[in-house]
Amino acid sequence: MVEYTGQQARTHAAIIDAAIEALAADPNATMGEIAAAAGVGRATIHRYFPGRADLLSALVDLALQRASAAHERARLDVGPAREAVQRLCGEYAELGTLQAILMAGTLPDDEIAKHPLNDQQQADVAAVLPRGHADGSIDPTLDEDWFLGIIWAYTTLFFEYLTAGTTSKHAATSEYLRRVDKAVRA
Amino acid sequence: MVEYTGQQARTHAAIIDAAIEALAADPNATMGEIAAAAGVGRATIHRYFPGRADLLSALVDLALQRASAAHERARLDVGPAREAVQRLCGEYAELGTLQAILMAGTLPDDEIAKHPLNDQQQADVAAVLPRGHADGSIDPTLDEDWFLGIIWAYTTLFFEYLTAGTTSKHAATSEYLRRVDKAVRA
DNA sequence: TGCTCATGAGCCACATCTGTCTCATTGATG
DNA sequence: CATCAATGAGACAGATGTGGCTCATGAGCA
Repeated sequence: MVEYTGQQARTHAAIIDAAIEALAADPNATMGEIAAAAGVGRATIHRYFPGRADLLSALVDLALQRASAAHERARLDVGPAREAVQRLCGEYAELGTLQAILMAGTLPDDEIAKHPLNDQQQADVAAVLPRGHADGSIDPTLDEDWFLGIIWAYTTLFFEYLTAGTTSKHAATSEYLRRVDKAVRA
Repeated sequence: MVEYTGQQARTHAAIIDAAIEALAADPNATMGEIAAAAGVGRATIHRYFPGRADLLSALVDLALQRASAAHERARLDVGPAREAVQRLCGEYAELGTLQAILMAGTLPDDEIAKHPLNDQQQADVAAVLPRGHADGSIDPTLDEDWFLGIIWAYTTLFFEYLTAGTTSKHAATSEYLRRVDKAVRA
């Protein structure tokens, strides 16, 4: 990972931010559109990201870092599983548009799987399930696929409603947490 | 709507079927790929559907027809709302790949909204919610957005797991119905 | 058998997006 | 003030997808 300073760091950040915005509005946004959104020339984008794939890859890396930090803050391996799920979703709710884009899975790119987590991160979340079965706090009829699928589906819904913007973030978050809890609790 | 007979009807159907398959595998499948999947020349597709938009539009129309039929069979306005939801999802489970594509919302097309229902159909489903609140069978804290969102999110999950193909359709369907019921019941 | 129509294959023009390059400008730094 | 790195604008070639067109072929029907 190359680090930038001063002017270049600002340009780099502007491109990343604009890419997130532009791709949220249109998953097929072109390099030109992203450049315009960033207020830079198209050539400049290619200076920082040789190809479109490099830009997308950088976004994925960033999202993985943020997800990783969220998982750490959620301390998934502590306490009753049901509460761990609530902490996890609470952290997800604090993540931004980037995670929403990747969770929606609409980006046309081979390397981007449907879920914006790497294998290790997914395993960390999945590990909560058996603990929840053992401590009796999670629905015993829930298997791993549905468990993960439900968490991501509700999170995607949350981001959609947040974007629609008819309710406050706080209200949407608490409703989101309530829905997830109802779906996964024993 | 133009009707075809004999050879042309068969070609038309082959194109529709192939488009569904191809777009399920890759939402950005080109006309050429769809033609190859249908076993016809690319020029032939343009004879039936002047442009790509016309083909997509035809798929949307077909999906709306099927959804309409499913809604009729589900008799949404009969009996307790909770049971109506179960009948509705049971019918959704019988729909095919086409509905799964549209529900996933990955098709890059302006005219295709996120939900594969027209306004009337969406209103029909939404109308179940207040009845469920009145008869006490549906979660009273559930608002319309979450109600619709949950039904579609679980249906999308169902189609995903069906496509993944690790379980029988019957098992996946009953699990799907159970999950939806848990999410929406009072 | 002979005819007709739908088709497949090929070609073309056009549009869009990508990636590379050059060059003049600008603004920060010394 | 002088220098230099970063930038914006633009031109360019290549790739890809679309839509229109022609024409020979072949399957189905009279």
